[in-house]
Amino acid sequence: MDKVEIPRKAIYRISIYSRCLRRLSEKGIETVSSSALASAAGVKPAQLRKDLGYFGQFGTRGLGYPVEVLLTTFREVLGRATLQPVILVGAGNLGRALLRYEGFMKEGFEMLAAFDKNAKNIDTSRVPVPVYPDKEMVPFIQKNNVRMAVLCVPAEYGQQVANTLVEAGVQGILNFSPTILQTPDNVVVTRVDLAMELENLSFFIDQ
Amino acid sequence: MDKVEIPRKAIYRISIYSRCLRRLSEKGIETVSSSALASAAGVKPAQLRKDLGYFGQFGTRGLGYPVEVLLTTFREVLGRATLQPVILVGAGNLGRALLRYEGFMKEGFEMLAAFDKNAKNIDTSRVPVPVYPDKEMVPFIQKNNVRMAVLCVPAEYGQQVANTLVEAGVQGILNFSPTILQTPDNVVVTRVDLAMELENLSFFIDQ
DNA sequence: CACTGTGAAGGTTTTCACAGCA
DNA sequence: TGCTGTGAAAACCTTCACAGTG
Repeated sequence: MDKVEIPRKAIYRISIYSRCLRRLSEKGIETVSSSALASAAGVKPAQLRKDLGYFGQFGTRGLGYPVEVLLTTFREVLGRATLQPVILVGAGNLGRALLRYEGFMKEGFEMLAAFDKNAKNIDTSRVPVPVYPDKEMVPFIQKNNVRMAVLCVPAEYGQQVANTLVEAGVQGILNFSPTILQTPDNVVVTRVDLAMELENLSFFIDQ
Repeated sequence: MDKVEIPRKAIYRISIYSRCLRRLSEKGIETVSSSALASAAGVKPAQLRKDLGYFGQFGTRGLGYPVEVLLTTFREVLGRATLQPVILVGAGNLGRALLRYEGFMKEGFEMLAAFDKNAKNIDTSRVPVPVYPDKEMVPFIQKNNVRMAVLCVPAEYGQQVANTLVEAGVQGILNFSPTILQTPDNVVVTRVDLAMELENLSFFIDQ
């Protein structure tokens, strides 16, 4: 029972490696060395090898790693061997933009539907999924076994909606609302806060 | 010359503390203890105290911290005592959504303009800033002393546009393009990759 | 010979624990 | 007494350096 904990940050890097590998795969490249892949991903070769080490031994000494094998492994690691269903809550400006953003679909998640307090009055042009009133959210989650949600509601509703999501069975929340959510330990929340990212940049700039 | 390096992550937390303090300030609360503020921000009290310690001594033992003093200090720390000018490059779906998103403005950044390869054919309804063709970008940056840019161009143009930005004098890039940018050491890049965040969540979810 | 796999070293960040002060 | 400020300890993560191997 090897319970060597995998660093949280390593998981992020696995996503990056996946991207790079996909590009290599498209070009028909079959083998890649740790130094080549690392430099494409913007990390040190040793780091890449360590990261791979958490999941097994994939390389051939003197040669490198087989691109396809790594890709398959990573897909499994990232829980994306099968399409993950996702919903979005809060179809305001930001929410709708995310729905329209092809990036989600492309990367193998299935955005099933969006929910909004005010579903009827929403401009759904070029939004590729249905937008339902929030009342229908809980039954929908349960029926479709949804485990992940993207939260784009205004700050004042963030916690309340998060509670509802968690009760309905959601285990992962990508939180675009500028609130700190209090959730049980078994629920994972990732915050994406645009203003905060700017503030942070601003700190590291001279003058 | 106290060269105690401030952890990068501490700066993120300072942004969070600022948010919480602003709310306290609006409620007319004048003093807050480390444990109260920490729990609002979702961190441990000791962590908060350490973070504050990087910037000085603000508290009164037995009492807590003065809300307004902390707020002013943080504003200075985050380089937001004055309004920071920002531009956005790439006014596609995501770019336009970010432009429309009031969050940026509210938080004290000044989004001056957007630039796009194809500025003429862009739907600028409800976009509150002008969208110019990319040719005008470099002179604009220099004239307005722009130091920060939000990058929303497709992956294949990311590096090229970043190079142009850096040459023109930009020192901080908030990168929404799914590319790893290679930039000089004095330039700070923060990546926000929506698909990656979802993948990451997906890993931490059971089953 | 070129590259992987990995223990050990080094660095950074978080947490503890308690002295010190209003 | 209640809370801050902070060294020291612990946890965590990265990098080094080299043995091992196709």
